[in-house]
Amino acid sequence: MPAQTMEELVSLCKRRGFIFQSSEIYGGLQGFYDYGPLGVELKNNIKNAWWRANVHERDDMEGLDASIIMHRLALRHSGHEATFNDPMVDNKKTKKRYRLDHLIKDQKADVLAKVAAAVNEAPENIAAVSARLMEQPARAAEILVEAGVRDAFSGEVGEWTEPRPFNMMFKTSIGPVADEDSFGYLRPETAQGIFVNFKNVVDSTSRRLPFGIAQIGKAFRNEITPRNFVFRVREMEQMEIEFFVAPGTDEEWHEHWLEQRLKWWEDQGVPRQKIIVEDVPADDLAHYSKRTYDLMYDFPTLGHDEIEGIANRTDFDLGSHTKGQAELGLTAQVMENSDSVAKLTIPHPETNKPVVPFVIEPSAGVDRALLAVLSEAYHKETLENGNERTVLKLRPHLAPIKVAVIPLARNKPELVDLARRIKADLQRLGLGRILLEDSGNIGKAYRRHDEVGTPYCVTVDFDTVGKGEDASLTDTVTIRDRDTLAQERVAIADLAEWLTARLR
RNA sequence: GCGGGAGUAGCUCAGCUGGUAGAGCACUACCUUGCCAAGGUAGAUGUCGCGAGUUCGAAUCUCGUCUCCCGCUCCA
Repeated sequence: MPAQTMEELVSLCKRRGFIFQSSEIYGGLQGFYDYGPLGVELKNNIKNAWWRANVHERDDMEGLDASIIMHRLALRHSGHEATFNDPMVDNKKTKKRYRLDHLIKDQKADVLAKVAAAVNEAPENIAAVSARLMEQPARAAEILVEAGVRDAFSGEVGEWTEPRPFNMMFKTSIGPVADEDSFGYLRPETAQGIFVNFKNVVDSTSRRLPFGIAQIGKAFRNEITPRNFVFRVREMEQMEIEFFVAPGTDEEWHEHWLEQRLKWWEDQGVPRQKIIVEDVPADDLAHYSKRTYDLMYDFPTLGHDEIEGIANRTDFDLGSHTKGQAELGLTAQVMENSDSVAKLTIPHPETNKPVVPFVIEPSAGVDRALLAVLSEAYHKETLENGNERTVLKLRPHLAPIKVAVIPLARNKPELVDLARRIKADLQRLGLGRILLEDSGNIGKAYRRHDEVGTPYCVTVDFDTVGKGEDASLTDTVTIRDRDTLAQERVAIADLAEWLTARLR
């Protein structure tokens, strides 16, 4: 049975070196986590599995690794500067907090009219009313009270605070001298690094539609409430594909990617039955999306929550970043762009006319993937002798340690030396991390490795070095299987083949 | 940001109405012909989350702060 609570996962992660709180010795930093010795192996394995499936094994994909700090104009035209900046107001009486525009929109018509009139805007233009209020925050608080803006929670007129802007993007100054004008943003999604490189990739690879660009990398968001371990964090890692298709073929490609991605999750040990595919309702869609499927994994404690979003971003992004928008017949409503110097078009596969492609975006969180993989792999089992063991039944390609080589007695140099040589030989196969385990006794070593998901333990005993009772076992070792506990005697000469067949 | 709960050894926790910190497990070294957290001997371990205050004296009382958990709010 998979993990029942998030707590037991958090505890295992810390105890065995998967994930630590960031800057812990200084009191910790909310919403940031560090990956430990085993965490980094697991994380790398997940990223490699994704890269292999989506880049190397496809013929229609290119890879990319763009910079994290981006030009402020890139994130203005992407729409993030505006939408990542929601003003919020608090009601001092009820202690509730609302987005200013949501609060105004939910008022009765006469109240809304009063607020709008106070800032000389039309009541139906909520965004403009909100923007006017933000120009004079102190007065805004008075306007809200005077107009009788009610708190839906209490039904009464609230004691409203000044609306304050909440900046969701991390800003940083560029260059050694902090200057008002020389700042950039840490990207809030890796996607924008792909869009601004669209022309570079097309020009350097001669790609034609349909094709995709894949990228794995960090992204940063000033979440208001980082919570739930690595589920909602301010620094995260994404695995994103922007798949470019001819307008009109976008809907079938959207279905294609939904299917591909569910298959991938299954290969990582996250079964379909544990994932709900949510067709995101229109009013919850992001500013760029026409339709989005959210893959909701059934996390312990949290319940169903998003591990991947597969969005149809239409021609919004390339349309936003391109010059000469007017003559391109864009379907998405985009901000006028007089800053970009490039026309982001590609020949239409049938007409050969320049066209701004549509984009299907499968976007998964590495940290969330790791959490989902861990909770599926986590098992507590009662053994035949009544003892309990914790075991991570990770798929072998994801296991942080592939093989532990264990000398049966650690004070016998001939056993330890041979174990060390076997370790070094296996390491050269490139299967991943092989560990020489010479602490504690054999039983403890097995349990330790169960707990971190090591698929195989190789034990060197006295028979191996010809000092046992059975001479026919010389130059053979015991391989112990994590899941079945079964042991098999294998010649050292056959070890590489035996393990490669099962771990690759 | 609000309300509630919590923070003592690597882990789980004890520590009363203030008197200078403890258990189990884990860990380290050595021994063990030993295969599923086995046994023996020896050993190390804490700014009691952090900072102030009260006090002769604070893990214990007060305040502030950080972090974690739960519920709101928010989540492009």
